[in-house]
Amino acid sequence: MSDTVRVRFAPSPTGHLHIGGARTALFNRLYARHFGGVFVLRIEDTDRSRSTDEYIDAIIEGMTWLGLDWDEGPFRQMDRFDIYRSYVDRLIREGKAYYCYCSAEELEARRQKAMAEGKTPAYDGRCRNLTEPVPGITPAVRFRMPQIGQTVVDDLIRGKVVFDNSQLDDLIILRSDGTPTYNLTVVVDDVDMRITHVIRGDDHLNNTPKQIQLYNAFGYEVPGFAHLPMILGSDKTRLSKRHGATSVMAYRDMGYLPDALLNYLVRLGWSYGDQEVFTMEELTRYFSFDNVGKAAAVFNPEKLLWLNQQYIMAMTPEALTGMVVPFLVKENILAEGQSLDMAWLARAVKTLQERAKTLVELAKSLRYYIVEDIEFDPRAKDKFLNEKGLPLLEDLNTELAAQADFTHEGLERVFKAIVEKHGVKLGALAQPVRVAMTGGTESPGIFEVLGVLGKDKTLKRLNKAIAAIDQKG
RNA sequence: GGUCCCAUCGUCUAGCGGUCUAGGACGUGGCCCUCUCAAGGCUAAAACACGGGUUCGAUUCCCGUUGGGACCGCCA
Repeated sequence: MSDTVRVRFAPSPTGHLHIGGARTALFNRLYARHFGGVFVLRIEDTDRSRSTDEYIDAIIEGMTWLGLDWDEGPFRQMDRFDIYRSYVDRLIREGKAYYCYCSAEELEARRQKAMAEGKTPAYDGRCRNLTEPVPGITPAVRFRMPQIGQTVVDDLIRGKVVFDNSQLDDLIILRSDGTPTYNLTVVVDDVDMRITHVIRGDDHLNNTPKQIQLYNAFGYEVPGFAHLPMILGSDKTRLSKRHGATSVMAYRDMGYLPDALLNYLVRLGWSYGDQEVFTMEELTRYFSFDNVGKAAAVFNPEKLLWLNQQYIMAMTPEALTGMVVPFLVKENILAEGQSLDMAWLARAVKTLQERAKTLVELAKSLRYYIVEDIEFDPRAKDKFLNEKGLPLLEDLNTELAAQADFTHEGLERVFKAIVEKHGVKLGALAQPVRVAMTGGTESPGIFEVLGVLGKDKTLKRLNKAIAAIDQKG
């Protein structure tokens, strides 16, 4: 048969899509695309008390924002309880599973006791050989795990990992309330959805032998496994809120580009020689488990920021402009619904895009182009809007009032002439003008700024600056 | 505690027995460019955890030690 690669991302809706989940989804998708296979999205919501529809939406929103589109699904395990039930029945019928009448409280107490005594907290198998039901108790169902021999996980990233079956205890596959548990559903679904490769976090490696035994019990072929190294925080513990933003949506709101985030994430554990920046097309072409590392990686926000800037710089001003508008609204630079000449905005964006690391920064830096009245930064004003600069600014005002050519070349000619006349360096004029135009001391090249601002605004601000100096003196 | 995984600059990593005076990237320092800020260019400091083997030769293979991580739920 033609072995079409089929992989899945199977988050549980108990939180937002986070950085680690996004990377798992990415690797799955890359693997599928690399082989022209199928990427399935499956929601693992068998824990009814912790799963919510809001989080399902949030996960889908995150995947969509990142552009991690899937081919099948989203499937919800909640909709498939009948299927799991039939698999459990089959196991019971074949004697491969049995009813367990121990209460959750008893089990918990025994576990605590074992932990306290320094023993391995494992189910002791006391209900294993019960022949008669215990009246008045609705039982859970346990899988009868083989007690001797070994189970080998042949991992695509780690090679063969051997587990002694004596370490595996009889896990619950059906809760006493009739709902199935993870280890059962994951196997049933991967079989049912004909998953060929299970690509997931390292934290699942220890569950794998149990799942393999379930495959064996059902008589199904075991899929390929690839356990990805974890993503750690700066203190080398599992990435969590303590380390800052972990939700994918938080990065969107902070002004990161989805492709930049993806590019950063793929390099956590995967590499292709010395290359740092990849297009999605390159990633799907190059991706292989051969160059996925085994060691956990520390999440480094600094490098993500750099990558984001690389992506911002590489975009066309027009595309960037479209993305920055919502941030202009959020920063109150643009009123909701207020329209703007997009071609003009793109010109402004072009002057700033190599100066912004995030869309938020870009939006903020756009302020002086867009708003009518700018405010002078007090320190900038003191330093550059003073008696010394006044004659320069006045000359410039006069010259520009008669100047129709606001191109870089045209403006440069005017500036050069004034600077020569006064025998000063360009900076002596450029800085006061910069403060007059932007309110601050940092901006794109002064000719670019004036070009974007246009004659009217330029003269208006020049006059305001001159007035401010006069008033002071 | 048990089981399993992992180990190259601060961080992400290249390296798949000799090419290693260990390469790249982020970050950090310096210089250049320059109307400011960036961008860009050049440059500097910075790592093979330790101990045994195997081998003519180990960063690379094996074992141990140490250190880190994950899992041990009627969570996923």
